[in-house]
Amino acid sequence: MNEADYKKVLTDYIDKRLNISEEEKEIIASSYTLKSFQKKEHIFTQGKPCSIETFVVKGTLRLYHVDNKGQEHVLLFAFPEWWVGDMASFNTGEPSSLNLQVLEETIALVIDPTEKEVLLKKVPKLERLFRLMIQKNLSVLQKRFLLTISANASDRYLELIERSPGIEQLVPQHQIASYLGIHPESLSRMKKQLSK
Amino acid sequence: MNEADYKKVLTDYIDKRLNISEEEKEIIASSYTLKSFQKKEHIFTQGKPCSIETFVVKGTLRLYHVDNKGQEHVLLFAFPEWWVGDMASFNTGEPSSLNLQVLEETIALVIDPTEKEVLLKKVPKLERLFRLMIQKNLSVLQKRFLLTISANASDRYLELIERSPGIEQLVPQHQIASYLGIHPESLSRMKKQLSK
DNA sequence: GAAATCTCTTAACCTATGTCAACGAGTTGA
DNA sequence: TCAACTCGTTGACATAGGTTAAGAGATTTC
Repeated sequence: MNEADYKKVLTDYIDKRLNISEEEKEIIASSYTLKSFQKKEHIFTQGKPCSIETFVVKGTLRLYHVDNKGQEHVLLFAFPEWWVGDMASFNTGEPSSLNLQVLEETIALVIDPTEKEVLLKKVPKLERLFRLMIQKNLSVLQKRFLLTISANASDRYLELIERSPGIEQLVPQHQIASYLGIHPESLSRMKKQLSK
Repeated sequence: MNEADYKKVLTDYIDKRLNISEEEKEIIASSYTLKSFQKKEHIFTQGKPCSIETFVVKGTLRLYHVDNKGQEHVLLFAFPEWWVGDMASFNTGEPSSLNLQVLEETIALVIDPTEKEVLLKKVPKLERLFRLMIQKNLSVLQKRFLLTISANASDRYLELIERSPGIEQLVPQHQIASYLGIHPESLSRMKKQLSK
């Protein structure tokens, strides 16, 4: 696949949701920059403003936070056709509290706040797409939050593998533990219990 | 205070953020309906679509979820000048997973999805206000989520009373426990520990 | 103003998960 | 190819918070 092919993934994705003209597709394609990232690489890190919004074309990423005890907490794993970033930081310029790291070699289309503003002026109907995207993010996070406070770790684990079958092949187990909010030893013990 | 006074609270709120004309103020004021709600009353409940978006003028509310074990979890307390609703349900019509209940007699301005669409057509610059509102909600929830999974109950309690001093006078303690994600007995015990 | 309900506290005991330490099987890198 | 990591597992013990039960003030309701 070449650059045009990768950008077509994005324009197809948008076309499916908004119905855009060929001309708009070209504007969109030229507004995003194609980047590839190596395993373990950080695309942005906490403490600095996040000036990148990412559309994943290929690969696996994790978005995580390091708390003041040094403990990591995975907020989400990202796969192809996902948008990832730190919206708060991207929009306000304030320091991010998140890190975006590559788990499997990744190809993504990225944009910075200035370019995005220009793009939105040129193709205003994208406003709607991004509004829906934020809304989706909010309702996913809300569901996740409610599940986290109302279910125990093994129910959360079962929910995860039901919702994302195959995740255990894509992501190491200690990252899954971190996503669930427990320690690797606890997940290991829990799986042993469940297998009985 | 009469109806016009209450609506002025809303138009002043918006004017502070967007700079709107007198004419726009009138359109906004006439798009919202003034309602008053009694203590304990539910403004919307889970299981049914939430067709109300609320701007609180006076009073205190709690937004909560009941999980499948029957346990209640407070998502937030709302005070004057807050927007409350279930955005996902309001926008898609799908059943809400939240309940909005009055803790102290409340006066609020409400709007339904159809009226809101009309309002946004008439005053498109409100799009931006609502976008910012969602973004704010998302980043608040993200912060809350990260705190919930990285800090223990007493740190979360201390964070809450620092962020919302006086909340203990406005909201009964068992509701605060529910907000913190623990049981009332645990909060009681914890406060005893802290006071040493 | 008596009864019913709500709110908070305390205590004893229970359980899920954290913490620490050790081990073996891969995997990676020089 | 050897050394160094990384990853998952196990076991012993620690602890935060859940559970249950009881009681004492407040507050609401009739």
